[in-house]
Amino acid sequence: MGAIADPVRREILVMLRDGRLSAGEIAGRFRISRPAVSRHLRVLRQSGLVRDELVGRQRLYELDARQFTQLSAWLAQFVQPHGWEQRLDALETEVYRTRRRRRARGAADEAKENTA
Amino acid sequence: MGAIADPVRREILVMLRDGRLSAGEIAGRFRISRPAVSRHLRVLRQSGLVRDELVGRQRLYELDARQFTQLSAWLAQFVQPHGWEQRLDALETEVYRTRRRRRARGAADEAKENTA
DNA sequence: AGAAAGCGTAACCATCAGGTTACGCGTTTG
DNA sequence: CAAACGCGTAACCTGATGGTTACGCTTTCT
Repeated sequence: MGAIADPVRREILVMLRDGRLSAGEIAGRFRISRPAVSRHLRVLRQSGLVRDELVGRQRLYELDARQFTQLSAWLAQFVQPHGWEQRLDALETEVYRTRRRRRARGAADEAKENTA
Repeated sequence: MGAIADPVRREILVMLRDGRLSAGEIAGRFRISRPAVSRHLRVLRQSGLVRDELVGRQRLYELDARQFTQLSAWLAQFVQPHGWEQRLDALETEVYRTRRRRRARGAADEAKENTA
């Protein structure tokens, strides 16, 4: 879980949010050496936050949402004790709005996941 | 943000989930020395995850939900890209269930907070 | 096949973070 | 007022971690 503790790693995650990137592409956006980034990538890989795939001579990285979901779930137990109800109301509103937006266009997704 | 990276710190947070505790009480539940715990507490304090108050000769600690909410918000941006809709549905169910439960008894809370 | 690109790993350093013991300060208690 | 309790901080040691350069492997390009 300490994977998200490092600022470089967090930035990598943010980059990956917009889509998959090759190791070189990622490394190129930092001032630190490529091997350094490579190791950060390994940490992210081992922590399960990121998934990698070899394509030709380059390795592409992408986020693996499952781990994030789990983290969210863990954090949730601490958000409850306080203004729980307020937040639920806000969430309800958001859910409603998004569902409307979804119906407006057409939806096609893949399934399976937990509550959080 | 690296505050939640350490297992001892995480455990402290879990303890505090059930209510405020004194430094000694917390330290007593670990095998590591009291000063060590004391420093973990300082890290939690500085990261804003925990709030402390002096009562007599002992210092009581309690969770500060605000920071958790913020963390949740940060994590949320990574949970979306994937099975967004599924999760919303699950959330909607949870919201509904909890609101019912709330109505069943009576609710009294304090206000203000964001979406998370 | 040979050169170059794209990555990861190994070896090595410097820095940091966690743990321990020693110590000091404020608050109860007798 | 003195003794004891409850905590935090300082000083010190040690293991973990991030960064760098050197090197090796696999895939593409000519």
